[in-house]
Amino acid sequence: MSIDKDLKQFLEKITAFASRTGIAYRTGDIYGGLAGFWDYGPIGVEIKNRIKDTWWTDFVRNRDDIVGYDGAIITHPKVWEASGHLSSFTDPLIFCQGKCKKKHRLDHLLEDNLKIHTENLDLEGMGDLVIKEELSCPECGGKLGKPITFNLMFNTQVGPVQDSASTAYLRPENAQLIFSGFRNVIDSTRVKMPFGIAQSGIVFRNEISPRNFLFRVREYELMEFEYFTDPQKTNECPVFDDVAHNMVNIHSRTDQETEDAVDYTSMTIGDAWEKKIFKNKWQAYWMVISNEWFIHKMGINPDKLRFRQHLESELSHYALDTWDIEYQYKFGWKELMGCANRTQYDLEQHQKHSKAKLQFSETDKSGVNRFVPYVVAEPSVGLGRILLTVIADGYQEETVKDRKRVVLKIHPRLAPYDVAVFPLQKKPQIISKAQEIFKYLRTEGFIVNFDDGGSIGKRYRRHDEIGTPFCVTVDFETLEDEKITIRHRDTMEQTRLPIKGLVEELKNLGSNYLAAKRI
RNA sequence: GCGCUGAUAGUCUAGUCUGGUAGGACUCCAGCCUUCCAAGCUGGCUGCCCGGGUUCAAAUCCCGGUCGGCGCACCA
Repeated sequence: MSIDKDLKQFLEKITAFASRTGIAYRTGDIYGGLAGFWDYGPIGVEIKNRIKDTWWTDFVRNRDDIVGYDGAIITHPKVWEASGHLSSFTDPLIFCQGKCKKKHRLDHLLEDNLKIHTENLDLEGMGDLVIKEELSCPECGGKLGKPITFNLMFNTQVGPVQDSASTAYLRPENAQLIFSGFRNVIDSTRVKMPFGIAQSGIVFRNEISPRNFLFRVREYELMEFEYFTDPQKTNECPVFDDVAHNMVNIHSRTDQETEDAVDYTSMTIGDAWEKKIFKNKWQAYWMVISNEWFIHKMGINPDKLRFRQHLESELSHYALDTWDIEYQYKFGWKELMGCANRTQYDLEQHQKHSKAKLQFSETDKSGVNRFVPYVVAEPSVGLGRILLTVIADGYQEETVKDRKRVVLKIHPRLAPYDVAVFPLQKKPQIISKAQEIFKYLRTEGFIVNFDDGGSIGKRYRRHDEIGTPFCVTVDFETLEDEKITIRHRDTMEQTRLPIKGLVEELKNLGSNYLAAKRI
């Protein structure tokens, strides 16, 4: 009961906090908002771009084995036919008009009641059968209404003539762009197995009920990559040894099927592999790499992250095995990232539908080796979900001198400003000196904010709230000794140091942040 | 999509039962004062989710919708 209340308060608090500080607002707010769609404000867009930049840098630019891709949002309709999304995204439904008002899968209803196959029936045909056979609601016996199709993909019309031939879909995932563009990538670049193709981009899913602020939305940016191997070598992962000693939190299938099971068990990924908890070594490897990235680059509390394996029953139509990295939100453990083993399913589907050869060839001593590459891992994560997690994890309320201090303890590399510069007093000499330092830090590549509004304490609090890790204050002594005061967001500590050493100091403080946080 | 529940300024909230010109706190802006942690004083901006109905009169009552929260369902 009180948990529900806390939960509600926390979610609404974070939503209000995000709106108040310029992180995110409801879209079309003045018209009452649109469910499942959000706008990012001046502070939010900075944090979001930094998360995205960090991801792209770490998973594309700084890796020798992953290349980038950026596919079209409105995608060739055949792509979704081949991928299976058109059929698995579209369900025929029928609603009970009696007491219970429940909706039922129309195809399942007919199959169960009439013992027939429905593959060759269209919606109308199925609806006619319901009337002809006088079927009623299996739940309450009530009358059934008109059948409808429910499609989770948004569609639109390409060109001025609107008919079924011009229907195209807004992509519900980036992966299919990578698969359908795979031939072009291997023909135009010199990638070698194993390798990945990464994409960050907006996807659209017409979710039934968007919930929980940025968590479940209808339009969001998905950052994901497909990692391909030779299907004969899916477990040859030489880099696994580099991470074998890393600790991870495992929530196994057995745990999920056991009542009162613990949230997770900590072990090294090497042990988890030995215990055969994972089916694929590369998948285990990418899970650890991703987990480390969330901890060290996103600054997320490691104790609130765990690996959860999907149950057989919840696997997607294309997946052999899927693992989620879950975060312990106030509303429960929920998926932050998903990592599916998609096998050769997608490339084979596209090969079948397009008649294009989606094979990779390698030559070695024994000759030419040709194969349809195997996707061992697809780490896929929503940018907005990371932003929400970073904020929820970093949001702190402290009491300082009997007053509430709200501070966003996020990784300095994700903060909307690297540093803020304040003149202690509104005296012209101090202001111009502060301006000078402000401009200097900008030319040095920092994202800097200048603030001379209100009292000094108010300025510190304002920047605490949006996560600015460091504030630099210029006072009357600065004019004489060329020293400033640097103030730390997390501890409120202040140190005085020469302007000359400021750039170096700020760089060190930023990179040492997590080491300091752990002590 | 169904059920329950709610919506008053940027934020928190009083007023709704019992219809009669919407009040406070914080924030924000300007000025004064102060000058290293949301200090003080003065002034100011901004609000009854939207659309109908009832009524002399609607934030308040009724109907429809939108948006939020929770549960169910859904979850490639």
